Amino acid sequence: MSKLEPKIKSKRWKPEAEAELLETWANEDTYEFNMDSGKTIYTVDTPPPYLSGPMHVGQVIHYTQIDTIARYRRMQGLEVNFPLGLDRNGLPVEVRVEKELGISMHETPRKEFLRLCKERLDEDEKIVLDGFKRLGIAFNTYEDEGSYRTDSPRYRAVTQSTFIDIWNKGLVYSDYRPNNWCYDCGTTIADAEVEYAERPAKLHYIYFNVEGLEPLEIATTRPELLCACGAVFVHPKDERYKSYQGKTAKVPLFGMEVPIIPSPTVQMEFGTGVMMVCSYGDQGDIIAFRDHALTPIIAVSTDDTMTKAAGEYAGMKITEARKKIVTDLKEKKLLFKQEDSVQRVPQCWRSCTPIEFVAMDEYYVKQKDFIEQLHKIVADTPFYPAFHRQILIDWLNRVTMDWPVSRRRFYGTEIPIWYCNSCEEPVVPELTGEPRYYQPWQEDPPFTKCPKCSAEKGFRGEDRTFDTWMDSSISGMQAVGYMRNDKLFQNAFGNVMRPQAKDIVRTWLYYSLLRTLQLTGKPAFSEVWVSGHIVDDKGEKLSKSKGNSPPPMPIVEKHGADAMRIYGALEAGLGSDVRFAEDRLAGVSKFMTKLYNIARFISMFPIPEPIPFKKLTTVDQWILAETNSLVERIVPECDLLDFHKPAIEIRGFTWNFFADHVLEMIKGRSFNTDDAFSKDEQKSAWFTLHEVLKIISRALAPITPFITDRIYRDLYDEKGIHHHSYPSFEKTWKSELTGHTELLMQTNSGFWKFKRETGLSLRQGLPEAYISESLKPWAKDLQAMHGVEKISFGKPMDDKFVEVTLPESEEVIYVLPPEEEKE
RNA sequence: GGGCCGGUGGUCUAGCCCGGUUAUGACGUCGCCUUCACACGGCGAAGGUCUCGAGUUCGAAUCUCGACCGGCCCA
Repeated sequence: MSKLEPKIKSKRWKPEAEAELLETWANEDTYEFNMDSGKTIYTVDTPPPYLSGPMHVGQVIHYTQIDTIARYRRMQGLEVNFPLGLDRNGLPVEVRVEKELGISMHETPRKEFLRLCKERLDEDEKIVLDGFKRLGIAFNTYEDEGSYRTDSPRYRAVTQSTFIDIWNKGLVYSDYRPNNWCYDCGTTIADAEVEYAERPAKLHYIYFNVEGLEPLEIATTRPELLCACGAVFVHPKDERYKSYQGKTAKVPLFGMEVPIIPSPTVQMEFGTGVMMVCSYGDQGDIIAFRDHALTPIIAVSTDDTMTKAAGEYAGMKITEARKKIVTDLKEKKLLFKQEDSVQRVPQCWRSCTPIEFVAMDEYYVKQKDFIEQLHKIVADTPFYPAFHRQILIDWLNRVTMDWPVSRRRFYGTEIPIWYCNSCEEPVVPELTGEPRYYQPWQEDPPFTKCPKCSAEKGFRGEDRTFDTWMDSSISGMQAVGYMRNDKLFQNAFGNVMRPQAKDIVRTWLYYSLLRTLQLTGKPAFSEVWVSGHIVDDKGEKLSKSKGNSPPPMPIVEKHGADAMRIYGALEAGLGSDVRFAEDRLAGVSKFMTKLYNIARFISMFPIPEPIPFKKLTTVDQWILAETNSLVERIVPECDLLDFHKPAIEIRGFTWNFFADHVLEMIKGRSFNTDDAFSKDEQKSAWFTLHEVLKIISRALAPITPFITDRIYRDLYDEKGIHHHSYPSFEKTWKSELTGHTELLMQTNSGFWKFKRETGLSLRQGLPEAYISESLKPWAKDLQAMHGVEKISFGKPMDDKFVEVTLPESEEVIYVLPPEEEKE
């Protein structure tokens, strides 16, 4: 036989090889979505990344994980609808444009400001798209057609139409009530957008005089709210203040008398155990005013200054007013102590500015009425992993107010309402035909008459926009053609998978379920996959501001997208955090080289015509049976959208079993240099090697799409691997030999150990050896593998044999050392 | 204050649900080996009181309770 040359030439799997494949892929339509294929449509509701500059390592890994799911489902024969989506609405771009260009939104013409934001987003978008492509994210297409952007007229038209729909259903109302107000963003925000941070704060101890009794000592961090004080609370069980209950206290500096009310909400241990209740220091104050029917006094206004209720402090910035009031209190000897403390401050999740509770007129979407139904939906929807369902349940349990959806910002979907100047009636457009995009701030109303007072002119457009969750919460609906493509919607809605990270469960996931329920009465998702965070080597969340987030693309270039992708699968279990460390990534990338060289080795041998399982040698049947059992183990895990264990299993099988034992063992038979084996036995080996390589490649294809595609194109199918189906369990691939696999591997170690300890090279032949009887079927291959001239079973009578104990086993083998050894 | 998750050799991880050999594998370290796929390799070695305490049990990394630590979320 002529010398066997590997078809695969390179000894290394290089990231540049991935770039080559990307060009090939760009000219193919492997991932195109065909709604008429007749296959079951499986929609992946891609988290549309918010465009805020380059991606970080966390996002990179996150999207490759989602892509792995999409690819897996596609290989299972589903018609995968995996659209590219980009979230472009909202505050951050506005804030960035303001900062970078040194302009203010409210002082820039609206049209101009929107143009600047859009330009900024278009730039960021290119970077993100390039990143996605490089990582091999298999969206159906990267073309505009088939992708969506939340700020496109088409998307916004649907957002507005869904709003008009729930408006018509009576689920929207306007109300004047205290709300979370962010000064930095200049807008109301929802509870879900509030996060809490620890900040140092001064605790001021102030006297409130009470007629006939000693003054009450009150500790507060917000003395500037004294002018809005509505009551003083003490705990009903607090003996110290029993005699004060029912009396009134005099608010220092401002002089009004406020009731002293017993309330169990007071923490007796905090400060002096007396609490002042002002409109509004926090959520608790709002509830206190409501429950005790106190009249709120608006102390702070929307521009961060004190209102006229603050008397001589009116017009001052809140922080200035606080200082001045503290000084004045000290002067009047009404403040007797100050101490440092740490406070949990509510702040805006986007700008990290502490929020204030300010009363404004805003639109609200009813959500409290839906909580019960949502509980049921959440209980019935499969969560992967199941334990992350709890995050959502906890959130449902604490929703107490409806959802404020109007925002005083520009770069968002406009609220489609016009107001009649004559009767103040808010009027929404009619819902007919194709969804239309409205810009009320610069457009005439699409109607001619006020439905209430019949006025025919004099309408003014609403100038506020929606909370961005109003539009991103229908991304899944958009993906299945809601309001745009009835046929697609009929076929695809109901089988939508939501992948996302755990930090936006209470926002994106919650609002998506709520909105879909309100619009269709049905659950939004057929399954929900919730991942952990990508954290740094210290376990802290990656963030640009902390400086613990290295730019990801150079890392991808260095180690390869496949290495990055399998790293994300190998490093952490389903739903847990991934600690990112580049040296570990480098370690993982070695597996790519290993796999490539396994393929390179196998590529030396011809691919024989298919051989029926029963016609293979018993050893080859055993190899396929072991491979089959790998498939049996991993498929159920993949179906739970968990690729962590499968990745570990496949790597372990490929490297520590297939390469180290199987390849070494049937190498001899595959080369068959001295014709020790029959042609059929040799062909059986060739067939088996290629068969296992194909199965391993397809099992890895969703995780490492590049290298596996290269292997398939070079060896098996020029159209690539991604048209093929995922390996499935073969009922007939069984072998009685699998019970001895462990012993076989230990026996191999025994030979290696013997040769090493006696200073023999691994190629060195041995005259004779005794091994376990149960390894008889492997005898011939073992002979070739270890170069043993004669293999016997059981125990030799001759004492020239050396007994070798097998590692991790009671078993032994007996080896006769070569003659030369004794000279 | 509450919830969720986690705590296994220097690092990461499997095993834990369903208690039972000498606790899995990888990275890193060390030693030997350039053997016709791979030195980004092969073969080995060292390295663990499975966070701590108590309980259940013949037997606990595994079950129960408590504590401590870390992370995230919420009040």
